[in-house]
Amino acid sequence: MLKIASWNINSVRLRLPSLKKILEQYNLDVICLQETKTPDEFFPEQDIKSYGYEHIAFRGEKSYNGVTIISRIPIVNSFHWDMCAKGDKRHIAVELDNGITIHNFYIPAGGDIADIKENPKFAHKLDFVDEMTSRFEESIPKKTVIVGDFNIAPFEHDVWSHKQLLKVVSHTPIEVEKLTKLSESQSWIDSHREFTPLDQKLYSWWSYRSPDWQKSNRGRRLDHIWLTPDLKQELKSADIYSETRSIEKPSDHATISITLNL
DNA sequence: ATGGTGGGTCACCCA
Repeated sequence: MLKIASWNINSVRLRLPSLKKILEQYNLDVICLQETKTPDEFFPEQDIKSYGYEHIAFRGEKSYNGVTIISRIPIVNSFHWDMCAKGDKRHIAVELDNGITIHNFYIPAGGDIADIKENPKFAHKLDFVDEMTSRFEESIPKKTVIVGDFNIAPFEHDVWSHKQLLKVVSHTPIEVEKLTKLSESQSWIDSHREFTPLDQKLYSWWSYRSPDWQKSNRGRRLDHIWLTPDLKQELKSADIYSETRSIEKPSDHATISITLNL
């Protein structure tokens, strides 16, 4: 079995002890992190290796963004895409020695205003998703898993109130349209929705700004793990560890995972 | 309609 997780850690240095606990508690083979917020020269590579995860690919920068793939299974190749040619660190990918390729994305949040003319961050977000679509059309993925903080909650029950979030960046029709186009372009399998019907709520993120996130439960499903169809038969489970949102000094994102029968 | 909190860095950026 291969267990792959994704977590927007919001500073890998601040939450290194939590990372160690999560790797152990959920017996993860691979974890993909977003928002590591750490330049490569300060990345805690040796600490993570000492946890038993000796194979690590990372790309970071000061203050913002940053992605890594941490594995106890050998990585035979790693590479990255310079999305939107901005030089920011929002993508990294690895090929494991079992033949699986994993892409880790941190899609731009997109700012507050859902208008590409008024808000360059929103335009960047839409362009980023379009570029994901075109890049996977150029080199058709096989035995591939794409994960990350997509910053888009595509379905009605991926947010606490579909009506109230229709104009809120993360759930606007144009974003959902772009993500749907990406999804359909390679018939990507939405792992978590394979096990939870579309009429049931599913969240992976709760704002820091709520005094009691569990009580108000105004969540959104921003984090995703998708598979190429050739892996669908191997998908055995998909989980959202909402309890990771309750740890001391939590990220605003929960850790999510899948298990593949490999 | 508004502001609420948190991380990184050092007066604000970003989420």
